[in-house]
Amino acid sequence: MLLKTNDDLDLGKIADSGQCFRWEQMGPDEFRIPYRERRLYIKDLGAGRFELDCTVEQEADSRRYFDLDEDYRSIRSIPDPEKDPFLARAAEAEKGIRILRQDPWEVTVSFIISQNRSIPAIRRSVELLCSAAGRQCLDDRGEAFYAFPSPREILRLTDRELNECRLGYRCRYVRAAAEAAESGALDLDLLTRADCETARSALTAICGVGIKVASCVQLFGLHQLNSFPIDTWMRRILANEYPQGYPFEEYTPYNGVFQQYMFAYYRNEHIRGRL
DNA sequence: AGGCAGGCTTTTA
DNA sequence: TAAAAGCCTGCC
Repeated sequence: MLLKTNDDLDLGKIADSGQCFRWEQMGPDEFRIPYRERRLYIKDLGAGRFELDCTVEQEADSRRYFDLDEDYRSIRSIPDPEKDPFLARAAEAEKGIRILRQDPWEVTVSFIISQNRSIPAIRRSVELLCSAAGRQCLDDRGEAFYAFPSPREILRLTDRELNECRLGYRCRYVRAAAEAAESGALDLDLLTRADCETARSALTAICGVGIKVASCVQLFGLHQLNSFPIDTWMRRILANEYPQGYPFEEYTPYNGVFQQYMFAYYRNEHIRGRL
């Protein structure tokens, strides 16, 4: 099955963007991506053509997952290089990043786990959690993998088993989120249709979810493209590049997309600078 | 009320 | 030893 698009889509950049933690790189331009009970193999053939390992009905799901109905090329052309050279530069350098439409529950737990940790450590914990509690599935190539566990599946783990996922003090946060989701106190399906204040207050009501994690869940899990997570990196960026203040109003309703460009750009500059 | 210090698990550099 | 896509509690 061939997936075509004229819009920005760079698998490598998305894999490095820090919004997803279970993508695996299989080759120079090929990734495999677990999504609920399935696993997608996708290869960049160049010229906006991507080879997908899936059936016709799964293609529609894939287009949705990669958010192909949104025009990122238009979004990234919004910053004026004269008025906001830093953002224009970041958007140009990091074009190809998109905001995926991932499973909101997986995003919620993943970002609770992410606090105060490096990306490799996050990936490790998420994978341990999946293998401890998730259902074992077979992909279309007959290879086994673990689906991301449901709230109920996480609650079946003992404290000891959850601890073995290397979650540290976040263990009780993950359990609190699973309890909230299982009891109905946290209804992520409902939140996908909620406004940002409603979503924020529902998410931060969970023990272990502060403003930063809630913002990430809103952006990456609820697809609220205006959500703007501020972490230690973004704090530095805003202080260094926008000492007079950042013009959020200018970029509504796409502040989250630009946050991603800036975050990736700054982090890459930082990494390059240390080589 | 809202800001701040200190603690928290584990991994990585 | 410090920092890592932070958050909670307690104190003021």
